[in-house]
Amino acid sequence: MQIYEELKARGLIAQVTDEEEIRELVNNGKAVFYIGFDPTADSLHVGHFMALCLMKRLQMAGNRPIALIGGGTGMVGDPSGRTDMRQMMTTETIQHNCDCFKKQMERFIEFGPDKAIMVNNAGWLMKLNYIELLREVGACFSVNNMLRAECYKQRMEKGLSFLEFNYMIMQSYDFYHMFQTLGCNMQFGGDDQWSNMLGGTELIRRKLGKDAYAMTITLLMNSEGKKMGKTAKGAVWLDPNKTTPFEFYQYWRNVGDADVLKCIRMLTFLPLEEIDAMDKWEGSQLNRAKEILAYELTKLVHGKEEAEKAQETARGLFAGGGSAEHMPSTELPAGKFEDGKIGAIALLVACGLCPSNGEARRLIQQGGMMVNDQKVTDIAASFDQADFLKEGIIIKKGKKVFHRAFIK
RNA sequence: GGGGGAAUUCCAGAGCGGUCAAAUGGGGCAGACUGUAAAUCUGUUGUCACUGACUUCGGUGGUUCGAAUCCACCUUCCCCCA
Repeated sequence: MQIYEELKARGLIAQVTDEEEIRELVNNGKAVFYIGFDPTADSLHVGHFMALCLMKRLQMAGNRPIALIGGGTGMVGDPSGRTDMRQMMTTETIQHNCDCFKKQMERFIEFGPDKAIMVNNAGWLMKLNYIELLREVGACFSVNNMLRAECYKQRMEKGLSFLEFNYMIMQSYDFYHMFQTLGCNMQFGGDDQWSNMLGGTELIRRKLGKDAYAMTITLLMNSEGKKMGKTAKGAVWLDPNKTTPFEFYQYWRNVGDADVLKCIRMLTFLPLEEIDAMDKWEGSQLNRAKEILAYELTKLVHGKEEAEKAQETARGLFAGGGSAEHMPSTELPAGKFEDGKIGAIALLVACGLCPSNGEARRLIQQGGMMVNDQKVTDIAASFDQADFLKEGIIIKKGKKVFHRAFIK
């Protein structure tokens, strides 16, 4: 099976400008493609991860990837799929985020001569002259068409600033620029980027009379139509300091039944035959599939060792008997103890399991706190400092949140 | 440039002088049921020293015994006309 067919079978392809041409280029390793990443945070998240996987897949098939870091476009802010304007970021934040992105990407993709290229669009966008740009590029865009674009539609009700309106032009210019300087003939991106990407192919056609191609990756949605990779606390990050490998593992271990196979197909590198075999699984058997999904992804993102630790920890906690060594933990400073004891409420707050005393109190009253497998029923309960030595104690909040607290 | 409207707790959205820590829904958290799933049901959801006190309703002042509610100014946003 060739790469294009594989991508299709995995359900990764959402929209393409010219299927025949793209298939031809990609399958023969003739594509020089780019994917842009705007530095909106100091870590990549699951959405970016999909794009990186796609890069890797295509690179393995002999194509050349360009990872574009949006140091310039980040200054503008993409309005696609948003109902409000992004917070404007300072130049320093953008620079910091770019650096973080770069480090993380290097773990997935091989960069170097004849391998993948990494560029930052700040390099050319920041130098643009307004009037020149308007005459050269602005003349090629129809405002009428732009206003019809899907990515701005949502903003028509709430308001769209001129700053953001220009985002499409910046992104189009990127493609145009790299088409000429790097021979980049294809752009990939999330499906929400479709209209921005078409802007680029259109610009190339008008300015240079040449064809360039665009393809979007299916957005990872759960069966309820919500974007995956988000939790109540925010995105699922790839940075182990922001989302620990254990939490990362747990996120995937807990996806809904209806979504497991789709995730495995889209996100892992397991052979399709193997995945098709799993397709027949149902009911509690799917738990096995979820374990595979969680393990595979953790392995890709954090390495084999971390994946095994996370799996071992999860199995231990939920099935009983395993090691608790790798679960999230907190070292309690001696100051938290009074007369060698710490109260249950204070303990929950100190570990970050509850944001306030009130919430901690409620949790205990509702029977949601366990310490070393003993339910805590009294909000006035306290624990001896000595119990926290060595392994410490294991606190369980609700059914799924485990935390170890210890002192040195 | 002219006219009109709006800003409420995580979100949406009621409240329009005291009975408001503020209806209702969503989300979150917890409990029951389960397969670490979904659905369902129940409780809970400002802070603290929690049968009590304190701080909240865009901002700043003012009226009043008393303001989320009335007035003035400011800020932001939306709509209509140009």
